[in-house]
Amino acid sequence: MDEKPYHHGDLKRALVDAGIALLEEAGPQGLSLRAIAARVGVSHAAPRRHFDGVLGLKTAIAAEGFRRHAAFMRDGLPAQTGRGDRRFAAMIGYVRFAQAHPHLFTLMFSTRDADFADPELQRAGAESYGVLSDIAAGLEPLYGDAPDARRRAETFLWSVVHGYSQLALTGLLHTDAHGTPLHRIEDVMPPIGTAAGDN
Amino acid sequence: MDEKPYHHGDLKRALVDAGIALLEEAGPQGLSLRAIAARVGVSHAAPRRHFDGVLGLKTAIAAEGFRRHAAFMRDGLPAQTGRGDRRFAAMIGYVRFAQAHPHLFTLMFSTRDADFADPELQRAGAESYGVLSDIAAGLEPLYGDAPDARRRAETFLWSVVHGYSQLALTGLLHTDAHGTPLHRIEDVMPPIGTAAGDN
DNA sequence: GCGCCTATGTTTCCGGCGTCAACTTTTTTG
DNA sequence: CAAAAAAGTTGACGCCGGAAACATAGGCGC
Repeated sequence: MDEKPYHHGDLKRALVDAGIALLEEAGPQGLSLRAIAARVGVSHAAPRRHFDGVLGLKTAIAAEGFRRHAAFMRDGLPAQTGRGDRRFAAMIGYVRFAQAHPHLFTLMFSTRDADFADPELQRAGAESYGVLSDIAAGLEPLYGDAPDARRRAETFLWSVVHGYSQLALTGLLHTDAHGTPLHRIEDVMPPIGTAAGDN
Repeated sequence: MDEKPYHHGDLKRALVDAGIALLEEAGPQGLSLRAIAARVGVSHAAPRRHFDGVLGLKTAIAAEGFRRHAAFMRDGLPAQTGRGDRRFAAMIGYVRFAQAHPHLFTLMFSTRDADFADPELQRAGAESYGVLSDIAAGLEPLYGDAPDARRRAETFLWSVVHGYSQLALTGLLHTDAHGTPLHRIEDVMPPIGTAAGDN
């Protein structure tokens, strides 16, 4: 009992969890405030005591998504050794999360569903960004003496991996008969940073 | 009068145009079937004669978006000369379009709003993809003798430019006080394909 | 030029949605 | 143990997308 709500026990967390479950089952169309409340067994007006409208609830869902996203990438890392390997591992983790939880991933980056000014969401997002930032360090030399080389490397890496993920989710990449992209992210990354002596 | 509908004149096109205008004015939340119909001065049930529900109408809007997107990139091209220059010009065009029409751009890649199985949308999307494909040709040698080198280059380039655009729109990149990204797309692209003898 | 036919648009109704105000129940607190 | 505050319920509102029934207006056969 971290927090101690009076009636339900922990309605706030229950609503977020139910929201994520409902999102994966029914997709974004099925994710209504009323449906989430019903799944928890509570009236449709109850969430208002804990969240600022449906936007607040979805924002909390997005934040939880970023936490899981960061954990997902981190868990895929340690088995790998070389620096280039680590980089690929985290990138692959980013893409895999998107493919495993397409609706959640989409929600996490939707300004329509989430309020990116929310402090909790920003904290969770930063947690996720931190993992990418770490592995972007190896790309820094690519930018030579340019100012903000590290940040440029981060932005580049994030752009590739995020763009690939979204295009894959939308089904816009070349795919096989099952809808699986023909080329994985590691097949598509040109040999940079890894070619000229990396690890 | 290309087509000659009976009452309105060309309700189909009028609805799409009104939808885009409304989208830019009121954002995705304001883009309802009823609001679009009202703007054209028609009842909310009229669009159903021309589109398969609100999804069909939004799909048509997305298709028109892709056509404008392709034209936007093409128009930015001819002034440039070198091959690396051409590449940057198209990439910058991609990003600029997203920044100039954020809601339309978002809609164009939203599986929630658009039906990507729609033939018209696929045709329009292919038009847009063609521009990127052209300029990706220069990156092909990066992939050596790998199979599908051309497609890998296309996927890579599209991923970067699309990821950057979306992250910029969402406001997740490092920005100045006005919300403008600190690093432009051409600042974050690492020196590949252009460094070792390009044009 | 008249009568049908079909394309186009309207009206009306339905259920679901998010929000709000008023009310009830439960827990805390002094 | 009583007052207050927190948590949840009920019922209403307006907007939404969809469907069915109806109205209108051009096209076409004759």
